Amino acid sequence: MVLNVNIVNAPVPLPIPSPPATKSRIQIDWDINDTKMPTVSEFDDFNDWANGHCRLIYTALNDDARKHASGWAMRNTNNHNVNILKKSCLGVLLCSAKCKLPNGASVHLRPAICDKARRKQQGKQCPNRNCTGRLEIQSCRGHCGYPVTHFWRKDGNGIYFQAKGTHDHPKPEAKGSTEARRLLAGGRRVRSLAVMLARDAALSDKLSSLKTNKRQAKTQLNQQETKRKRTEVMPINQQDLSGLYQNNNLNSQQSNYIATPATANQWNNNTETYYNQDGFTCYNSTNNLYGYEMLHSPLSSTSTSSASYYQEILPQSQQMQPTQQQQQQPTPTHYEPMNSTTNYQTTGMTLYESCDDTSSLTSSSGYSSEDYSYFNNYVNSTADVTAAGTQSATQSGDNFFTTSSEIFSVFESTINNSADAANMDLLYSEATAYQQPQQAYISPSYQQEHHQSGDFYYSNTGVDNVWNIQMDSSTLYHHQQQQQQQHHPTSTNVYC
DNA sequence: AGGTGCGGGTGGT
DNA sequence: ACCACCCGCACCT
Repeated sequence: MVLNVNIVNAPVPLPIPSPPATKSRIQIDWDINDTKMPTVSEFDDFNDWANGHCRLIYTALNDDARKHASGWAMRNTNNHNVNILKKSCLGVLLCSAKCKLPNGASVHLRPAICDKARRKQQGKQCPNRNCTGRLEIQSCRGHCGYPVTHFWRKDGNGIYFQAKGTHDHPKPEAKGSTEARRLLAGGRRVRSLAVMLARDAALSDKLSSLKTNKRQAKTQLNQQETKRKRTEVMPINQQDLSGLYQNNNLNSQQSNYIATPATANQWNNNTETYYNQDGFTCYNSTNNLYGYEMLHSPLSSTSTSSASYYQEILPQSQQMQPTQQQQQQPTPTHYEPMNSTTNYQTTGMTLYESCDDTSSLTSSSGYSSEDYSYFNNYVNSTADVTAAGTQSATQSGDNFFTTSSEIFSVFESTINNSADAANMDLLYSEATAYQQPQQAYISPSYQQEHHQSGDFYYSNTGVDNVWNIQMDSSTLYHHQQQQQQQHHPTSTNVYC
């Protein structure tokens, strides 16, 4: 499918950001490497699926934050800095045959963090019983060709989280799912992957839900406590609550800072910052517009935070397209290491990624061998930078867009009861959530319009900000282009 | 068995 | 100097 939509005069309403899952986080200009970390009076809710350049500040009482948890498969990376824990993304395990279910859903397993275990994963037969493919890793190259990195830093009562890069691959399955399957099935190829994964996903979802409820309760308590103590918050108590970090003296003097829209800044001083009605700050600039918008996974019960994400908009020429990649993409036999200058041209990297810290991107030292060897289906050294070439190499379209409306039909042959069917929904709606990055910015009128046309369903239950979405992927693309073009019809810059 | 964090080390820029 | 990455180790679940 080639998109060639005339969007100049398209009567598309201005995208209106959907309300954040929680009330807007304060926007503070800080960096993980700052000498002084800002002191805040409120903390972010934990976000398992932080994506895009973002910074979050968690309370040191948050267990997930203390564990440096993430939905993404993040491995520890030695940055020789005992104060800052750095992790890099391992990507996702996909089927080499790209076995697709009728609804377009794909296998998206979680890479093992342990190198040895990950090597064992690769090359294994696809767990889909009807598929002869092999599992292979799609490396994360969401940070200008390098894996997305997460940084964690404990300071005072806060745990500071900063992410760099936007994942260019589907979400792996939830961590709990992998663990549950390992325990239940011993990693063997189960007779019914569908039911197995679904049950795991259901278990994970249940755990996640419970965890979320616990978090919410904690958050409410914390917020109540915060409100009560608001006048006495600064300076914060600097006792080390967790002892996670060996050295807390680096920032022995924290800056007292309560951010308000009047005082908040974005990282890039050359950009414009706007606040919507909810105080949700989005990155928006007339000069730096590349990237897709940060996704709040509407169907993920754990994606509730809404802090300081950039809103980065794809120009028309860099739209991803949903269907043609698999059919057209050759299978290169090698992977060519790239540098920061040529990477997006030669490999179709995430063109729209904002790499503000280019100094971190200069390394050309090798990936692990497995990363190379299992990346070949997604790298084409001759890929052009046309819309088709871009999407094919960067977003692996079929992995990014599935049609959730067909979820129940996917495993009909293996679904024996309604509970399994519901579990299917849990599993694949999770993947679909990531794969539809624009949905949070579809205006109400737009929703209504396409609801009537029968190809788009979008609703918010109003309870815990749970979004229910079903849509036709072609429609999604069409409107992504319209919206983005309306926002920035002449944008051509790439900063990476 | 695998996840996690630490830290020495290597090679590239 | 900084970065990405490899590897081994210890500890934990």
